[in-house]
Amino acid sequence: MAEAKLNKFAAEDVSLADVAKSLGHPARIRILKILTDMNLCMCGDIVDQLPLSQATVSQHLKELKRVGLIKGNVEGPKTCYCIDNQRIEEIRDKFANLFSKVCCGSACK
Amino acid sequence: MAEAKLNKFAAEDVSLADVAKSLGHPARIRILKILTDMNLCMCGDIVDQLPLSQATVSQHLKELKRVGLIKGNVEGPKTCYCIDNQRIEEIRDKFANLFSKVCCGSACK
DNA sequence: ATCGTATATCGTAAATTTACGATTAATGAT
DNA sequence: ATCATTAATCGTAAATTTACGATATACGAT
Repeated sequence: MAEAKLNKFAAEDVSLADVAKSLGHPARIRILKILTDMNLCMCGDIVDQLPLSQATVSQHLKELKRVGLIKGNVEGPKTCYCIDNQRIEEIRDKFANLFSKVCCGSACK
Repeated sequence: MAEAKLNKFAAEDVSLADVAKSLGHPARIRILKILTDMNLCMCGDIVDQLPLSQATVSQHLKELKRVGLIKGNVEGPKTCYCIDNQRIEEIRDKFANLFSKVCCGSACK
């Protein structure tokens, strides 16, 4: 952004927006789905399933790791990635809560 | 992005990512919360509650409207905004579904 | 008809994101 | 020790996002 005004927002809103932003790319949605289905897998397997270069996928993985949605641990020359279930549940609840108050038909016609 | 490779991803992933991205700014999270609490309110009321210029807030409102999270209808010189409940429920379900398969403790140690 | 208010849009600058080739680092195999 | 493989990081270009002042638009009031 032109100027960082994030300090003028509630920390809660900043952190939820941060997670939402990290979900804001189809490659990262796809990675989450792959990891959910496979339970855990090598970086290379993920690269194979995406229409992006290894460098770009690595960048997306880094972003998902940054917000804590996934974990990765190095196993020799390979890296094994998986969903961080505890964190995902936390985030699931935050989104559910954001949407929860909505219920009874919209106010606008 | 440098090149638009979005066509190489599933439409479903692209559209969920699109919504996530629209939630990826604290001002827009805040706007949703304000509209949820107030049920419906004038554009000006929202501007007053955000540390951003009128032009910038208008831009954020436009983005939320684009993905369908909110509706706005013009009433004379004013515009009245509100949550689009039906759409929000739809989106709530999509996120819930994305996170739902996750449940039983992460695979990585 | 003119004026004031409310909001959208335009133009634009700065920051950030996305993508990729090239390089580096780290390990296992020979 | 050398080589092949895997993945992270660097450097960088292009696209997008964010922000705001200025302007345009649309309406109600006078």
